[in-house]
Formats: sequence, C-alpha cells, structure tokens
Amino acid sequence: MENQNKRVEPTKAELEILQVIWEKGPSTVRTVNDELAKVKDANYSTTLKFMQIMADKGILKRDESQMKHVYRVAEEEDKTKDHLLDRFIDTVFQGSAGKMVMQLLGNKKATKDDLDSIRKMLDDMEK
Amino acid sequence: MENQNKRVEPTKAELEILQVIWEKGPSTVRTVNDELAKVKDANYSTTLKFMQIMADKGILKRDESQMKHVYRVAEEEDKTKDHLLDRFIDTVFQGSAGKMVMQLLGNKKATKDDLDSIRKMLDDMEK
DNA sequence: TTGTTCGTACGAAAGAATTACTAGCTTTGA
DNA sequence: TCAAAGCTAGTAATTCTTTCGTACGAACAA
Repeated sequence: MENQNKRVEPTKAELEILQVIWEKGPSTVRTVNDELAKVKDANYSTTLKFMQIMADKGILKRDESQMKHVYRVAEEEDKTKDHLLDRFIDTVFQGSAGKMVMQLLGNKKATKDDLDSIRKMLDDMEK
Repeated sequence: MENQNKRVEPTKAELEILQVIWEKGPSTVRTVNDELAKVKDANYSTTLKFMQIMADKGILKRDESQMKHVYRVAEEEDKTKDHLLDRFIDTVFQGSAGKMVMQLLGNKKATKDDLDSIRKMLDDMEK
C-alpha cells in the first residue's frame, strides 16, 4: 500500500540500502543483500523487509513484472543527498554550510586530495 | 545512573537540545525549553526528560547542587561536531569529505559568503 | 514429476526514541 | 504561613525502527 503522504527521511538502515542502489543501479533484494553482507551481518529477510518498507514510503520504486522484483530509487541520488545535506547542516551547523566546511577543514578530516578538488571546484565556479 | 558504556550518537531531538546549550552555554531545563519553544512546540516535561536521558547517556553533565540543575555538555562542541560530520560523511558520501563538498558546491546550497570563507580557509591552510 | 532452492508476503516482537502525565518536594510571594 | 508556581523523578503510552521467523508459490534440476 502506498503511503506517500509523510516525510521521506530515510533511516540509518535505509541509507545503507540506498548506498548500494546508488552504486549498483536498480537491483534485486538478493543483490543488495549480498552487497550488504560484505560489510556487515545481513539477513535476507531483513533486507527484503526494509526494501518493501522503502517502496511503501516512496523512497524506492519497484518493477514487479518479474518474479525477482527490481528496485530503483524514486528520486535522483543528487536530490536526495541535497536533502540530507540540508537537514544535516540545519541540525548541526545552524543552517550554515560555511560553518560546516570550516569545521571540516579545521580538523584534518579532509585529505590533501579533498582540498585540491575543493579548490578546483571553487575555481570552476568563479567562471 | 550513569550509563557511559555505549555509543554517544545524539538523536535528532537530543541534537536540538545540544544546539541550545552550545549556543547558550550551561543551562537549566527552563532555559533550554524556552529556547526550543521559540522554534517549535515544546513541552517542559519532555525537554526535562530528554536532558535527563542525555545526562544518563553521558552526553550532558549536570550540576545538582542547586534545585535548578544546570546542564552542560560533556564533550567539546567541536569534538562532537567532528564525530557527527564523520558519521554523516560515512553514511552518505562513502567517507569522502571531498564528495560531500562537491555536492554542496554543485548545488547552490552554499552562499557567496560561504564560498569566500571556504577559499580563505583553504588559502590559510596552504601556509 | 517432485524435491530443493529461491523469491515474496505476512506477522510479530524486540528495541529505540518521543511525548506527556502525575506525584511530591522546594521556593516564593502575598 | 500558606497557597501558587516551579522543579525533579518516575511511569507509561505511543510511535518509529530494526530484526527475523514462517508460510507459501515459482523456478529448476534430476
């Protein structure tokens, strides 16, 4: 049953699944579960349940034409990440992206490569 | 009763409270609740409960010498934010701070001021 | 064809997080 | 001094999240 009248907000566990689908593209439960199993203790039934819930929430859409249902994201990866980033910046950095980056740069969290690409990105934007 | 043997990981509601204490410094429940009330529907009893839980978790410490207990953070603001940032980057951007900033810059989320201060920060770091 | 494997659906329960009521003690002001 | 107001603690209901067992149909191989 569709239940698309509430917030999107994927939970922690749902995010793990999204990660896989973002990387692999539309996938079956089996694929996602195998992938998760590489990283943590994953139970097929649990993964299935989550994906069903996510489909119900509208986070995922699924193709049921085959026996092995194929799930894909309902919203573009970038858009979802924007949302998440937004929320995060709101909750932790009072809505200031600048503050967040400060924090990031201020504490050796970013690698040299990160810094370089950030600078390049900034340069590109100036044009 | 202290219960400092688990994860820290403040929840969403706890984070709202942390925000207030970060900004105002050590505070009573009353202060925090009043502050929250400016932004959302806040119930004193609920706020109290959360702060008690946070003290129990070890996220906050409290001075009980007065009737109006004063709560303060148990860990430096920066350190906590580093943690949160870390987790967030892990969950959403596969651990790459660079990717996150890309996303940020790529989507008009950052203001002109943000960009300027980021660049300045980068410049400072080069030295 | 028939048993094994693989897939979905359903259901339930354990765990967290959120919310709020109430009791009972302390402070304060009339 | 006594009632009103403020504060903490304890309890509990509720909702959200996570986890997994079981049933049952479909595919497949011997």
